[in-house]
Amino acid sequence: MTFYSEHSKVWVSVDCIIFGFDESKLKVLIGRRQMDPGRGEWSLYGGFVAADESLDDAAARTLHELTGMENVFMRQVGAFGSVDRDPGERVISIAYYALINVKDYSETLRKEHGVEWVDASELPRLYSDHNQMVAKAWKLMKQKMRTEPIGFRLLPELFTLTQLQRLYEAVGGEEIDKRNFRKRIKEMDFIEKTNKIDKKSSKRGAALYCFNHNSYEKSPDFKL
Amino acid sequence: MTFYSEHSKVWVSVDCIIFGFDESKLKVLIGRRQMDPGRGEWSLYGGFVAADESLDDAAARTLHELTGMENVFMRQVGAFGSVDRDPGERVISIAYYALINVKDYSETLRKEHGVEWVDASELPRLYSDHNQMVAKAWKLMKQKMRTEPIGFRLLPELFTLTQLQRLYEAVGGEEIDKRNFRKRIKEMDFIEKTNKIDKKSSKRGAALYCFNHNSYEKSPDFKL
DNA sequence: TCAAAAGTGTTAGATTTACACCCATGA
DNA sequence: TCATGGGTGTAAATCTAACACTTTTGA
Repeated sequence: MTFYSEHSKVWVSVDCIIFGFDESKLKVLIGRRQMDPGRGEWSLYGGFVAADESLDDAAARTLHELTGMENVFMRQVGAFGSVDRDPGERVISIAYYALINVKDYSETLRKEHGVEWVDASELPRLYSDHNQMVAKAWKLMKQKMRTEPIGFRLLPELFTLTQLQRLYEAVGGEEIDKRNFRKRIKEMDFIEKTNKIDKKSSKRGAALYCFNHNSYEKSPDFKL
Repeated sequence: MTFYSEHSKVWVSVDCIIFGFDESKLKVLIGRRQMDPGRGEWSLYGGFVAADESLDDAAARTLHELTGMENVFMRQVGAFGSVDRDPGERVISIAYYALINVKDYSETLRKEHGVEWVDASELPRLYSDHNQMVAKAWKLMKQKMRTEPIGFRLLPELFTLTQLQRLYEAVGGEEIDKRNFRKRIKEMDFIEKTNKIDKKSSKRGAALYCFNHNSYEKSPDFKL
């Protein structure tokens, strides 16, 4: 009998804010709750933390459950613990955000789980405190995206500078000057121009770039 | 019988990183653990989250328990949840940092609880993951201090510009140019010069300033 | 031939940094 | 009288922001 037992235990869950990007819009993966309480309401995807797994592991497992994806970039958003945040029982939840490339997520799997990509800026009212979670996740992600090259996780391996710019505009919520943007990109040697051309988005065709991890590790100076 | 019961519950605690400032050093309040596991090790002050209180409330209550203080500025640092972070049982902990004025904390009370102010930059090895908690708390606090006028919570009501500068130097970890610092302060009308003079720190005496909350609310432009 | 997106430099203004001396006073 | 911390301005360098036209090509 230790001092622990004087205190009460609570359920702990993780909720995932899964961000994607679709040409010009930041997206979040949400679905209709399949269980009570709150059945039918829009909600983030989440799960309970098991006794033998860390919070980070629980978040990764939950994401994997939904998407089949591994080694996804995830960061903790914070703990949400109002007493009545879950209408059923006392559950505190640790929110995590994840960045994935929409195209890497099988449409079949997505439909099976009944989740949808919704514009981050036009989210419906979500279950419990999930809107707050998204807001905080977005804010943190935006901050981190200025100083670390994590945005590439939302893009295909090869991307055009316009795509990259649209991504930063979508996340930052404001337009960016094309020439100033490209000037800054050119200074970062780890964003490499390939000899491939994207012909889908324009008649003229746009050069495709890629992010070189090794090169970044050597001189990690990122600012956008 | 709901779906909750299939899952296991865990203990949830809060740990407080209580920051203070002592003329030129950022301080953290730590003490020797009074209970097993880890009895005798240096540790942050913490407590368990009760069934009927929010995480924020638990943090405020824990801080109050130790200091008798209320309405203290506190912010969540994040959730720490490695499986074996607590050697006794599975406990996840939510860290919070608090900013207090060292002089507002009764020395008597401090000694009663057996806690001490230790230089944040020279902390000993702490129990479990508490060093990580402090590191993250410091980082977050530093960030927030650049864009929000929270530093004043660590200073007396009236302070000299040198004290303020030392505070920013201690938190930021690097020296600041006196003239540039004062130039920026002068632009912020909510940092008001009083007609009082501090004679303790110099023969000549230094003007005492105060932070005017109302004035700040009217035009909140803070950057340091 | 024209619509649509790609690509490219320069300049003015704002911000940031570096820097050194006189002042007032108590010991 | 001198040691100590208080108080003050300017100039160079850097960074940021604004801005418009030419190119390519598929329809």
